[in-house]
Amino acid sequence: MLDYGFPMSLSKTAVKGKRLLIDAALRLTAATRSLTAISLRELAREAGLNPNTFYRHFKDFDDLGLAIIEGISADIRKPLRDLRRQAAETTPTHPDSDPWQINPRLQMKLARRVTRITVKLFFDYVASNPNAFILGVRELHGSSPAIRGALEQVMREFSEDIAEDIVTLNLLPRIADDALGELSEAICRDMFQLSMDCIEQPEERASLCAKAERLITAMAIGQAMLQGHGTLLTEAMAKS
Amino acid sequence: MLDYGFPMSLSKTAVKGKRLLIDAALRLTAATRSLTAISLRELAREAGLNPNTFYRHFKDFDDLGLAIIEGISADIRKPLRDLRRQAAETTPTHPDSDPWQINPRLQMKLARRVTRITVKLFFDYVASNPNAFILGVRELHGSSPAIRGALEQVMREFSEDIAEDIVTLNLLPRIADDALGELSEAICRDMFQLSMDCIEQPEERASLCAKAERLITAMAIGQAMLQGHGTLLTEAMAKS
DNA sequence: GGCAAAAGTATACAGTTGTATACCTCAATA
DNA sequence: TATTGAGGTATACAACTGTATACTTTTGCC
Repeated sequence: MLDYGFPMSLSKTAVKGKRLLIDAALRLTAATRSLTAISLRELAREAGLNPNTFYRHFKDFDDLGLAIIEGISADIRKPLRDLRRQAAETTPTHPDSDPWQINPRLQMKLARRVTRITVKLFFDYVASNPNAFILGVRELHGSSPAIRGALEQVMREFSEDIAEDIVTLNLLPRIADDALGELSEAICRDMFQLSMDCIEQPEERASLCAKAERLITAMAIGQAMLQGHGTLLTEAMAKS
Repeated sequence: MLDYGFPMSLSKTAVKGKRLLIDAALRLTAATRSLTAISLRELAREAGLNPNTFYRHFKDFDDLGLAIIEGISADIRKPLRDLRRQAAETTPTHPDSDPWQINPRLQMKLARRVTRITVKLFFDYVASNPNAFILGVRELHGSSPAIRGALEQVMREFSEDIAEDIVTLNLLPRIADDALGELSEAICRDMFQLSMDCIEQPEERASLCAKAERLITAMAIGQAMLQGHGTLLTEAMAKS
């Protein structure tokens, strides 16, 4: 679950209000409106607090939104980072030579496995924090420039993590930096969009994972094709 | 520009209020909030009307949102349909044989041209109706189920149009229906997302078109690769 | 244990909201 | 031409809003 970095165990009521307000905001945005459509009194009511208590913790609604996003951002990168490290350990590294040139079919298989695991981990995380993702996707093109900016940075960081994974784990033959950037950006964008489907139809999660996997694979292979890896990829994908 | 199907010329004041309200709503949502965050009085003020006049035209805010979406939907499909007809006329048709088997490099060139023209047309339309697209993308994952449903249908229709284009204009070698559906859905999703970038940075429209083009091409080629068209595509993309 | 700061509450007030009721205006049509 | 109904307005009211001021409780710390 989300951890906003507050020392919950130190005291019984310390900064509990902050958390109450954040949780109330997530509940209200998920069930009904956008952040800007929530009234301060309504939020306080949902949190079981006096309206004025809000000001003890936040300057305004933007401030609240930023606090929420900060929590998500820190929280989503960690498990994916761990996964990357784990994947890197079980993946044989060829420091000097390009493994795609040596054994394209094996490398394709490895890449697909990493994709599958990453996608599953991501959607698992989405499923355990649905409200945060609803708020995120909703406010990404929302009304507050401050919040939009913060979310754009989260997406940028996420996208950069993807790009780094592709390179360090050799998920693709070498492609230009521009192409890599556009690819990871597109993957990131589509994953966040698909997270909404994941929340709306939780029972379809398995098939959604498969779909996302195919989509990502197609985008990656397509970009590699555009970079002139046609024969290599054809060999990598040939049936035994 | 948008045409909501009202006979403007029949009388001086007939149903003008409806249009005033719709335009005011677009102005307010684009500049500031989501639909649900707008108050009825604020909307009436922006439209220069009495608050109660709203009820003469709409049951509630959902009703207003649906009216707006209906206008967009009808309006966006037509130019793309025209473009398709035009492209079909200038494209040589091979009724019996698969042109990809006959001349893959030519067919790839044709497909890229259609993509380029379609992308440009789409972003031109976005640029001339920015507010409608902002509202659309914002409410796609917004609070009102009715509006969300309507927008999902718009996206579905748009996606089906794309799929039909791919088939009738032979933009890709034959692929399975599932793959075709997922591909056109992803293209549709990404185009709408990129439309926000187009609005936020109008000066970057040219480079955004190029980026969208590359993205679509990569997704399409990737899907075709997954369907086993490796050697065909490698030949199609080989440098002369 | 005492104390200052932080967290939370109570009351108050002016401005805004949705909407009900009643009234006005005018264009179409019978 | 009389009527009728749609589009638009005026006024009113209770409910709710953000926030200012002043108060109480809880907490961490010396």
